[in-house]
Amino acid sequence: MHSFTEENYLKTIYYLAARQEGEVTTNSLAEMTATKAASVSDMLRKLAEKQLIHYKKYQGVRLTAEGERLALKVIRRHRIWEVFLAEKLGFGWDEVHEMAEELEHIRSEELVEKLDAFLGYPQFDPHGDPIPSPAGQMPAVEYSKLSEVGVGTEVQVMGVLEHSPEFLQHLDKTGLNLGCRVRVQDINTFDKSVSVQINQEKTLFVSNEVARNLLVN
Amino acid sequence: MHSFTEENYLKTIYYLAARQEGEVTTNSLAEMTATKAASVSDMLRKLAEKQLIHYKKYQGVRLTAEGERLALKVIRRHRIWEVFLAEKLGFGWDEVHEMAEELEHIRSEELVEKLDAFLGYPQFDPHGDPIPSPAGQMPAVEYSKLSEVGVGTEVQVMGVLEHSPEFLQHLDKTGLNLGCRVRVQDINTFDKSVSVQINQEKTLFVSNEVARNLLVN
DNA sequence: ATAAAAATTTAGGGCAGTCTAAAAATTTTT
DNA sequence: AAAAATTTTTAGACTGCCCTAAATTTTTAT
Ligand SMILES: [Mn+2]
Ligand SMILES: [Mn+2]
Ligand SMILES: [Mn+2]
Ligand SMILES: [Mn+2]
Repeated sequence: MHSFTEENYLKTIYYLAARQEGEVTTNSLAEMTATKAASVSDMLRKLAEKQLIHYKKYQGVRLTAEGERLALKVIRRHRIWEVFLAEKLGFGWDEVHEMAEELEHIRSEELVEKLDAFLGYPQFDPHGDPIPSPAGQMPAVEYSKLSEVGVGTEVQVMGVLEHSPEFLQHLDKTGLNLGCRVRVQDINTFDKSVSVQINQEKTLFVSNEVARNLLVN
Repeated sequence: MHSFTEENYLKTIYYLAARQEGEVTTNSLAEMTATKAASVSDMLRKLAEKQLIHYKKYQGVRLTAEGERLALKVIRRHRIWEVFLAEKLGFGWDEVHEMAEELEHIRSEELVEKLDAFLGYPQFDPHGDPIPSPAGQMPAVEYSKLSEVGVGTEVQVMGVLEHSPEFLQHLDKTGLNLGCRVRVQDINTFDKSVSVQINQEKTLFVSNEVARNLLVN
């Protein structure tokens, strides 16, 4: 139906659109897909012909309803496979993304639905990201960043904004796992780093860089 | 490392070599891969350059040690995924092959090994085919065809030679599942069809066409 | 309002894998 | 041993996706 490559572009457009206002630019797509702007332009023309994106030359790009439906299908598959890899095969949350990047393109509606059932219809992937419904709806979640939480508040770690293995391994090392309770004890006014207490036990210093990428509550 | 397409060619050469004596021909490969002889010739030149096959123009083709190692890796992945699909997700043995055809190309050594462990190190796939070892050894199995078994003998269905959904669904319908016990009651001299008793219960007439594709004992 | 800078698209080409048509080699038939 | 038939390879071309370099458009700075 649609190629591996087209699916990756649609997914990437969806992510970029979600993170900024307005149209998605050619350059941002080139950066995300690790290709050159010229290649992106080529593909955008093709996706526009197939009515998967709204595209006016030089004006950036936006998914059509059909394009978004397809993007969410790919994202659903990706996240369900990540759950499988983490829950059933015991991979770490820092390892699952790369494999899911391939598994998400396996073309069988029935496969992903049976896998979903096998996993007990999980709501979130190993990074706390919500799993779109089979019909193609992305569940709304409203989390704050840890960097925006006031002193004294106790919150729970619900997800991460940064997905790099390095960041996730850093969290593993410091014990900041998904689901752990964090009480903000102090915010350093100079560098905006925070001092937090984890699970009513040990105290930890968290850089603003890290705090900005932790979703809580 | 190696492309999707190269992996499929290597696997196909392995299967064709196993089923006949001597070198594998260009035309048989074209038929099996559903491409044209010209395309096969092209690919054979490439595989020979990469030292994955022994190839002399017009003389047919044979896997090198390295080529066979790769082919067996692909077959191992294919069969392990088939077990997963059948055992864990509940797909029928007539449904798993097509999905495994895609899953076999997912590039992660660790993934297939963890999946193998998760499945309890199965020895056979849902069609009774043996699963090559991680080191790349194909287990030897010696089964007979049901069409070659003498009258009076009781044997067990161990595998199938034909893998088409149609054949497998036919077996499902008649109750000739993997593992069931079959006693040969009579062999029709005219059309070589056999009359068998299944699991000491019902009697069934099996055409020679079917009997030739049933591996027993 | 122009000029400079940045972003984007077009032009032209490469590589993998496929095809058809034609040429060459091998095998079979006579 | 030729001729005919079959098999295989080569030639030339196409599509998908990518690239670099050049042209074009938009944005920013002067
Ligand atoms: Mn992908
Ligand atoms: Mn994820
Ligand atoms: Mn199979
Ligand atoms: Mn395959």
